[in-house]
Amino acid sequence: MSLRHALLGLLADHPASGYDLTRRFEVSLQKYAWHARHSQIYPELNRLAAEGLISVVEEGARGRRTYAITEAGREEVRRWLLTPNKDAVVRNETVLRMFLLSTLDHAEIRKLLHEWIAEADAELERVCGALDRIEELRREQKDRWFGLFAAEYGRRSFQAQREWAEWALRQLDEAEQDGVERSEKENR
Amino acid sequence: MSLRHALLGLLADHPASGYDLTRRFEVSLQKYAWHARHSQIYPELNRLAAEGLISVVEEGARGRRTYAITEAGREEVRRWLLTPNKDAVVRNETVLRMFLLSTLDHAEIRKLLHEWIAEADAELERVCGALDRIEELRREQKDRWFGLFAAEYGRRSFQAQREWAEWALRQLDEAEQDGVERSEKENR
DNA sequence: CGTTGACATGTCACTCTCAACATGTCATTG
DNA sequence: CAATGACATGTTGAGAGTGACATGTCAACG
Repeated sequence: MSLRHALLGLLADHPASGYDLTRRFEVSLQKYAWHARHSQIYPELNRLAAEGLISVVEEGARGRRTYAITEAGREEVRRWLLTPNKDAVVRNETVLRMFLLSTLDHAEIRKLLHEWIAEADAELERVCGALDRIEELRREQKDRWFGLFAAEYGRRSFQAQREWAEWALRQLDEAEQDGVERSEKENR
Repeated sequence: MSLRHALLGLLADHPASGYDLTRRFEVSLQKYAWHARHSQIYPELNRLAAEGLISVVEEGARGRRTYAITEAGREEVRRWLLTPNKDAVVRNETVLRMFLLSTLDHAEIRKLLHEWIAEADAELERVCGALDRIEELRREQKDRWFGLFAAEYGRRSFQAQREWAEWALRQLDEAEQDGVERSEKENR
């Protein structure tokens, strides 16, 4: 049950509504940590509130409810973080595609690799923007690490993805160069 | 429904039984691409066989059934790979922990970072072993890419994870050094 | 020849997750 | 003042995924 810990963790940084949390999933967690939709988030918030791990601290317009983490909630996050899961769940559709890439032919592989490079570039831009904003915040508050670790991890991941795709393209180039040389030899 | 494509993809490399596939999930896909248990794999294989995407090519001892991918199955994998999913599912419990890391105190953060470095080292060793074995195979068969792309991706991911954790430790060092200097100034 | 452990497949009840449907509020703008 | 679109929360049926239980085979070893 990681969803509840993702929610508790976000609320540990600062209070937010279900709507805010859905946004934060979309812009930050979604792409490389944890994917969740509002239809899952709202019921889970209600459960967390019922269990006393979070509480409503403000009711605003349009039925908006702002939640804050409680002391019990903080303890739960702490407990979860300090209890490492030997076989943590990993599901990443993009990486799965990378895994199965070689079942395609060279032209198709190249096409996908170029798409991934473009995607990595787009994500890198996004993450670097986030890093700048976090850097800004940290001028005021030196010990505010929230977001920084995660964003830097994202940056390095997408950087690695990009470099991997470029490496794979070079591998294909070399293999094709090899092929050409061999057939030239045969034609002599 | 990525599980079926993971299975089809593995069978596209070479035929295997449910037991073999469970093993291959455990040793290769599990850690960075896709997580699945045998209780999910066996029923899915039966469904795939019923749909004609795979077929039993051998029945061995202990009820062992070896499956091979069919032409229809190959087409399905191809179709899936070439239809990129705009918002691909990503769930990674370890990365989620990294995201929420800053809710802990410095000593605890350091502890987790050291654990992740050790874990990354262990995975790196495993992946490098796999890469050596793949390299061996490729001496014979130059155009056999299966596994190579994936293993290299894994290697780069765990390398990035390790470097990130070291970076994070340095950040903490610097922050603490800063703190010490500031309190020394105050004491003058 | 009995025990152990890897090999091998399966089921089931339960929880998690998703896509689609549903409902309404408030601010802006033409 | 009507339309539009972002804000905001919810439900539900279906499918995905899990842990535990279940069952049996075969090879090796003492």
